[in-house]
Parts: sequence; structure tokens; C-alpha cells
Amino acid sequence: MAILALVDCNSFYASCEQVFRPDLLGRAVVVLSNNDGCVVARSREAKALGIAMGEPWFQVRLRLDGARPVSALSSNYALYADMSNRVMRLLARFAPRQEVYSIDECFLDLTGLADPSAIAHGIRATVPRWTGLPVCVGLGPTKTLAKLANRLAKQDADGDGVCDLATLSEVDLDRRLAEIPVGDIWGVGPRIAARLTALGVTTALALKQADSAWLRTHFSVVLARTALELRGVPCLDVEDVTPDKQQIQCSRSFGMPVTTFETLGEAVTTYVARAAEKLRAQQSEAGMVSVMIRTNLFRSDEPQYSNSLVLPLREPAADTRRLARTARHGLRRLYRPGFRYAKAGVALLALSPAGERQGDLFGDPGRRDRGERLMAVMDRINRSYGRGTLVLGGAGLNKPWAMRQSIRSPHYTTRWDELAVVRC
DNA sequence: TCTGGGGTCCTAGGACCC
DNA sequence: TCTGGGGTCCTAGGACCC
Repeated sequence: MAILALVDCNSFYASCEQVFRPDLLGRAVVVLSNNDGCVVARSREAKALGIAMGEPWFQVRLRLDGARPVSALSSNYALYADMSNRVMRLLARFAPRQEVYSIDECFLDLTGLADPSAIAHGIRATVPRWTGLPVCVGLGPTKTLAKLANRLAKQDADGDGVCDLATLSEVDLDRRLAEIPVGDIWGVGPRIAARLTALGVTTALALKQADSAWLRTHFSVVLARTALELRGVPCLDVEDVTPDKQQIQCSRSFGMPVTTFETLGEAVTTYVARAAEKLRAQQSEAGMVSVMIRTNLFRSDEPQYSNSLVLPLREPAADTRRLARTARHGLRRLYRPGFRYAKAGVALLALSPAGERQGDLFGDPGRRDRGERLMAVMDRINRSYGRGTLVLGGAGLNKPWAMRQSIRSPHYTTRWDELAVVRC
């Protein structure tokens, strides 16, 4: 039998902030989404105040009305990404195979190892000691059960942070599954949970026992697989090599309403540049570019406009200038004056490995090579001296439309001039 | 005044082919 | 009265995840 571990950092973003701000330990801490919009991470104390995941921060403030102190921070992705790398590198030591599933969690394949439970406890003890970040570990014979075990480990406040569903007898496992709402299962979202519940499938146990063919006809093969995984039949592999992205997006809400074509163009150019960096980092080229703009959907008192467009390229490209030119063509067709725009975004689609392209009969290969060398130099400079050191002129310089991050912590671990200072 | 961003997979239906 | 059968590819939309 396979034994998989799911290791997940507790309140990851909030915990990262607390590592460098020990004064925030034991306090209600929330981390906000881009533009300081919504709550995306909460310390245990913040959860206890009833602050919901995804709740708009201005509503939280209105509701709590200053009666309870809450420390809010803008998100600091440079910090979280760096801390994530530390955790993942450390966790890789515990198993021959690791799948990094998200910024704060990974699967480890412990199949065949001597004492998985002891390893789980070792992880639970070692990660906070080495990185300052608390983790919980779930063990199970399939990914879905390991996920579930992790959830149970986190829910059990008095537990030791490890939950092992792999060594449970069938009877004991079913007893636990009977107490878990079906919506708590990985892969069962709110829509499907509501439909399942209406049909009488309300618990994890009921889903496990549901007929496979019935699930396929009334729902999909995805849900049928989830049910099989609950039965201990692995349907999802641990993928230890990260596949290349099939699409790369970059979109942001503006820090202030934007009305002019020129300003939207600056934003779109900026986002294309960011997406194209990621594209070149995985050595791909894009065959299509999509552009999207929209007004503020929450303003019922303002005229609304939302539109997007997909533009094919004559020949796949990874050159920021070419992609930006195409995106601006798209923007020109999308733009309508007289609206207050709140958000723009671009996506690079139809990605293929660089160098496998079909040539353009009318293209200029020499020009193309020069472009590739220029992009390589640009990426190198921006890697060495920081993102945004070398940019296209069309991206704008002041960027008054850029997102708000009024309460961002320093880049403690990734910038020399912002290093954390420890006084002993 | 204030409401995030970036992904994946599956399915149904239409276009098209022989 | 009666109007084939089987297949592929693409896309939009819906659902999910963190």
C-alpha cells in the first residue's frame, strides 16, 4: 500500500510575517490580497474573531469597529516565495519523491519507508525549528485521504499536528469519514457539495460508498475518482516533476480608477512584460495573447463594461516587444472611452517549447535572433538588479495606477537593504 | 472610499471530415 | 412515412484548487 504525506504550513502568509515580527505571535494577524482588498491569510487568533477567508478588509474593519485589535499586512510575495523555498527544500530531505502542490504545501511519497508516522512527527518538529514556520502533516494511502488527514490534524487543536489515516482499520476510518461533511473533501467544491447534499450524499463516508457509475452519470469522472480515492484506490499520482505551464496570466486591479487609453496601455504593457518573463523562464513561446479590461463590478451606480479578446500571433513569440505590440492592438479594439476601469489583465496562450516553432515565410530570422539575445540580457539584468530595473518605455514610469500596498513588511530575506536586524 | 490573482481539468456542443 | 454513422478537433463554459 502506498503511504503519502501531505505537509501544509499553518496560516502560511501570516506565519511568515510572524517569523520576522515575534511581537505578532499570539495576536490576530491577517494578510491582505493585492490592493489591500481581501483577507487571504489569518492567524489562529484572527480566525477566532470570525474573520472569514476572502472577506473584504474594509468590511472586517467596519464589523469589528476597532473593538478587537487586528494587525493587517499587505501581501509580501517575495518574502513568502523565499520562505516557501526554504520549507520545500527542507521537506525534500524526508522522502525520495516530493510534489510541491502550492506555495505552502507538498505531497511526500513515504511508500516503503520504515516508519511513516515517525517521519511525520520528525517533519512536524524539524520544520519550525529550521524555518520558524509551523506545519501539520496528514498521512493516507491516497492523495485525497492524505489531504483529509491534514485537515483533521489542523482541526484538532489539542492534537500533535499529525493525523494518520493510513494505519486505521476500515471500520475506524469509516467511523471518522461519517463525521466529515462531504464539502470538506478535496475536489468537492460548494456547487457539487450542494448537489450531493440534495441527493442525500452528505458525508465523506456516503461519497465513499456511492456507486461509481452513478457518480459518473450525475456528476463527472472527477468525482468518481475522488470517491475511489476515499476507498484507498489511488487515482492521482505524485507528480515530482513540475510540468510547464499551459497558460501564463498577469492581471491586477488598479490602485485608482483608470480612464484613458494611454494609462491602460501602460498597465497592459507592464503585465505583458511580467508574463513574458515567466514564459521565457520556462523556455516557451506563446501562440496567442489575450487581453481583458473591466470596470469595477461592485459599483452599481456606475456604467459597467467588461470585455476581452484573443489575438493569434503570426508566429509564436517570447519577445516582450512583440507580445506587447499585439496586446496593445487588442486593447485598442477593446477600449471604450467614458468608463472608469478598475482592472486589466493579459494571458499568454497556446504555449509551445521555444525552438519548435514553425517558421514564418515572411519573417526575418536575423531579427528574431537579435530579439532573443536582447530579451536574455534584459532578463539577466532584471534578475541581478531587481525586477523593473530595465523595462519597456511603454510600461510607464510613475505608474500612479499601480496597486496599493500600504502596509507591506520589508523584504527581510531577499534585499540587502531590507534585511532583518537581529539584536542579541 | 474600500471587494485578489493564477492556475487546471472536464464536458457539451458545433464544425468538419469521410 | 421515410432523411446514416462514426470520428476528430476546437472552444466556451463550468467546476475545482490554492
